[in-house]
Amino acid sequence: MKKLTFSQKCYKLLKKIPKGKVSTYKWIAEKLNTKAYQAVGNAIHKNKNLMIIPCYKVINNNGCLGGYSKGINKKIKLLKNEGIEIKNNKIDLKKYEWFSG
DNA sequence: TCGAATGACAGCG
DNA sequence: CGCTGTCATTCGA
Repeated sequence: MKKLTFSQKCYKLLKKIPKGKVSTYKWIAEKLNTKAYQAVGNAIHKNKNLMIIPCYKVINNNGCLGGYSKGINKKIKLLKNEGIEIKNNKIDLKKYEWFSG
């Protein structure tokens, strides 16, 4: 097991998100066995892997989109492109949240 | 509604 | 080289 940093682990997990599904910061942080929810956002924010990591699939626990380096508008577009319907800048977690630990 | 907590990175001295 | 502030959040009182 290589010693990956928090960010690295974060990216790996994000890449595991299937198409048409989304994930929350909380979900990721818990999977990483940590409580640094912000660290997840931080790792993605600084994102050096924005091109290989679907950060647009990561949203708040409230179903809010949260944010996106390239712009929240872009995020919405990408999500809709996957078949995810967005209402009032929010996502139906009940329908799209990824449950596959 | 507000503050604390948690992890990595950038900037400053 | 070491410390502080920041970041797209979340939980508890």
